[in-house]
Amino acid sequence: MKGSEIRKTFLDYFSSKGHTVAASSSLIPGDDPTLLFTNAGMVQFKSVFLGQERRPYTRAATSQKCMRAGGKHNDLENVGHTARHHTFFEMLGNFSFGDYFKRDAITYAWELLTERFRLPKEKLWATVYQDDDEAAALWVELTGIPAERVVRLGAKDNFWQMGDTGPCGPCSEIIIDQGSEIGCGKPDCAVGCDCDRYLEIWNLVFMQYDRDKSGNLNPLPKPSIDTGMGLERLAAVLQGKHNNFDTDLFAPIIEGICRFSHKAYGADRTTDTAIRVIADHIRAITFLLSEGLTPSNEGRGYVLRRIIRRASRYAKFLDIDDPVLFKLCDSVVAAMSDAYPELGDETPRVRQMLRMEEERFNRTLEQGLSLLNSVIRDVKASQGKTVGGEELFRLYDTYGFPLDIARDVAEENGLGIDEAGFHKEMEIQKSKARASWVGEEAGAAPVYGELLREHGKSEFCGYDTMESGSSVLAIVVNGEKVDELGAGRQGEVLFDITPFYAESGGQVGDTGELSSEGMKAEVLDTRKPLEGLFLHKVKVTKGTLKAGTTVRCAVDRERRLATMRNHTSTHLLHAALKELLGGHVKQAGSYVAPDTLRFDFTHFSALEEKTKEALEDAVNSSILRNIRVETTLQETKKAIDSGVTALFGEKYGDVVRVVSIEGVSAELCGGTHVRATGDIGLLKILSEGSVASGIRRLEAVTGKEAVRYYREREKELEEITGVLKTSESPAERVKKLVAEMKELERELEKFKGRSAAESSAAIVAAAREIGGVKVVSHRIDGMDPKDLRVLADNIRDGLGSGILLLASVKDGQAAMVAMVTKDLVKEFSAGELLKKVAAAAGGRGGGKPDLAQGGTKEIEKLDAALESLYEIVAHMK
RNA sequence: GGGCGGUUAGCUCAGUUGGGAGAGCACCACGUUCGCAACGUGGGGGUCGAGGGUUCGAAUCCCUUACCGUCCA
Repeated sequence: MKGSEIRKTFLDYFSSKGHTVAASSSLIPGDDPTLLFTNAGMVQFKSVFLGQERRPYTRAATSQKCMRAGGKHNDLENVGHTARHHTFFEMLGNFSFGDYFKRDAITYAWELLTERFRLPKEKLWATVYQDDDEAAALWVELTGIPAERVVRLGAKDNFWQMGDTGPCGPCSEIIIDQGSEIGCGKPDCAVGCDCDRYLEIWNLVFMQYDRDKSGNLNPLPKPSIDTGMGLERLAAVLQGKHNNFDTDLFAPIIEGICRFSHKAYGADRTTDTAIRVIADHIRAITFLLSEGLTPSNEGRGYVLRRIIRRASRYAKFLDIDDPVLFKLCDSVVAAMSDAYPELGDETPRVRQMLRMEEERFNRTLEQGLSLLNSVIRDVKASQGKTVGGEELFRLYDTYGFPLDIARDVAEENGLGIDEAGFHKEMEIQKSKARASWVGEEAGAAPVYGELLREHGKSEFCGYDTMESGSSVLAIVVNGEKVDELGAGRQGEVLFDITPFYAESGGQVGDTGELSSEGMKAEVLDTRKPLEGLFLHKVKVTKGTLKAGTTVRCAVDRERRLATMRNHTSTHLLHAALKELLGGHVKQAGSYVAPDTLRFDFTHFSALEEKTKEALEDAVNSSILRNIRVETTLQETKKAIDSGVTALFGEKYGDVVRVVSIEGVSAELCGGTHVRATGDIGLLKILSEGSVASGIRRLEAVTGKEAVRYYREREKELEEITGVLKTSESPAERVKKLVAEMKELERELEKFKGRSAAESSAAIVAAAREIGGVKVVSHRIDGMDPKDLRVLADNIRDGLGSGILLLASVKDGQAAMVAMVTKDLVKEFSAGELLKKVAAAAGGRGGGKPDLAQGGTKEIEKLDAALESLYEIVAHMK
């Protein structure tokens, strides 16, 4: 059975059992910063299990894209070397949200495996949690499986939990015995052994408890089911393969790799490993890039970068030195775009980004290679036999040069490497990073959860009004609830209803004022530490703010209106960018404040000047048309199906707010907007630049800020015109002035040279002869150090052979230059002479034997110091 | 979040106890040539990432900061 048929059979089966087939969610869980990537089918249902979110169905089935690389489940290093590990894989799962439980879960799983997939019953085993008598009995009762093939295992294998607290429960795995010829062959090999003989194919989680802070297990009112079965693994079993990479899911990809590398799969163990690594990684890379992730040096982007570099490294092992991965991603798209149509749309961008990253890596390698070669030269020069661990680690740490390549290069030069030393350095670095991480989680977070449970979500009335009368539900200071807040003090305030917009979607939080009889307070910022929990950072200026009282809330109107102009403008910009640059443009972040707006988007290259102008024109023409901005509430699925712009990785509830500008833009957005585009007035783009590779940032101003910007520029121009006293264009005038200045500078240099030559003659003539050496010490004021040097050059040439010292007072400070002609540098050092003279003048100086510079601030001592040179030279003679 | 490395001419980079801002390529002019390449001579081009400090003097040392690279989390 082909992989695509397995996927379809699974989903069709559960659909026939009343399950809603949900689409795979993004690999990038946008709302969960604790999770690097979606690593299981239940991730998109997490908040449903926790009871925070409702869905219109109680049973669901998915084929979910998953990543396991980085974070807790890090299989990266194993991939390619084993038959089962993947970075990217697909997880088939069925879910019950308080609907059916153990009985149906077991029945479905058994029926699907044995009747649809026709796995031999006699080879199937089941494991249950050691205390789960219920499940053990159900297996025997429902499937007829002999009791001795139901194995009880401990918490490590068969008890599942999401975190230290929260929903959890026992789980049960279905295992297939692949026969004694597969696996470790040890006499004690049994279910639970790590080898491949007893292969786990499906894990059923029975979510039935809620673990509280003290570790007690409290029964959930509505127990749920969460199951997961790896598609690649099941395909291997059903296709009679003992390695996931030998299934039809990977065949076209491996074929592509063989074509580019001119290597045959199955011919050699080491090249096979390389081929599998690339096959696995290119799937992960293609999916991650297509979801809008860009390689970077931290977080998720860093994991992506490492996967790309690892794949690139293995491609080089197959003797492919030029970028090749970007070509291979086509085979992934061809193999997978039926199940994941979004892949096809993104192909051009994916190819381009991947190619850029491969080229970047090649540059890194070149740089590292030249450094390594110089290290190897040193080692050889000192008769060493190995490249030191510290050096290797520096190469790896600072320049990203992989250890295995360093090893190869060292071996080519007949040297070994100190791998233990390398790992020791690595451990030092790791413990340092961990040490600095401690103390991060010590926030005041618990109180927020408590407030939300106690008071529920705040009502936001700020879409329609900027004022309200609200009850003060709670006041928090430093993570503790307090009853009141006196004048001069700051705290966070929770209301039942609020007109203040809390920072979200890039739009900054509102500020404003609170007032009641005898009390006034400033609202400094508004934020939402948890969804629905609006907290107002306030400073009481008069009287006392008390919990339980009613206050009048007033948003700073001007500030909010300016923010609204900017927010609506980002939508116009987004739409115009898509129109002008193409569909690959995706929002990658935004910042909407009253005075400015920033909009980040995915694009490969800088915008041309004329593109920026076209962009401004497009937005401003939408503004001139004064189109109504309408907000409606729609069902999420309907809205997205109708083509409304949604952001990658964002998770939306069932009902979403759609902000539409007729004929221009429609976006999911929770922000506040102007009533019609004409309210914006004017938009001016201030700058465009790069934020990260593949991401560009636009900064712009609107409304009054835009007017202010133009006015300032105008004033500046007027000022320039005034200073230039010209009626012609200031730019032309300035060009002329600059040209004239250059000419004058040139003439001045010439003149200085000539006058230096003239005055040098007089100074040369004043040279005294001391012991057969011509010595000159002279003061000539008003020259800067550079001119002094030119003069000294002249005098030196005039002397032919001798010692000279010049000093010049300018701006209350004396500069000195000493020179000794080449024929005398063995006897006299300009540096030494100048040090003595400068010291005599209360200053300092130094330099080379033939040239030295110095100075002093004590001008009154200068003449005597200059005179002392003759004595110093006489003394040395 | 924590390290380490980098930022100097349009490009690639050198710059050694702090003491003349440089090379190669590219560009312009002239020469050589039937012409081109090559070559020769001359020339233009620099806020040494930014800000502060130390110093008679900072590309160079110290602090802050921005950006790029890289590793760890």
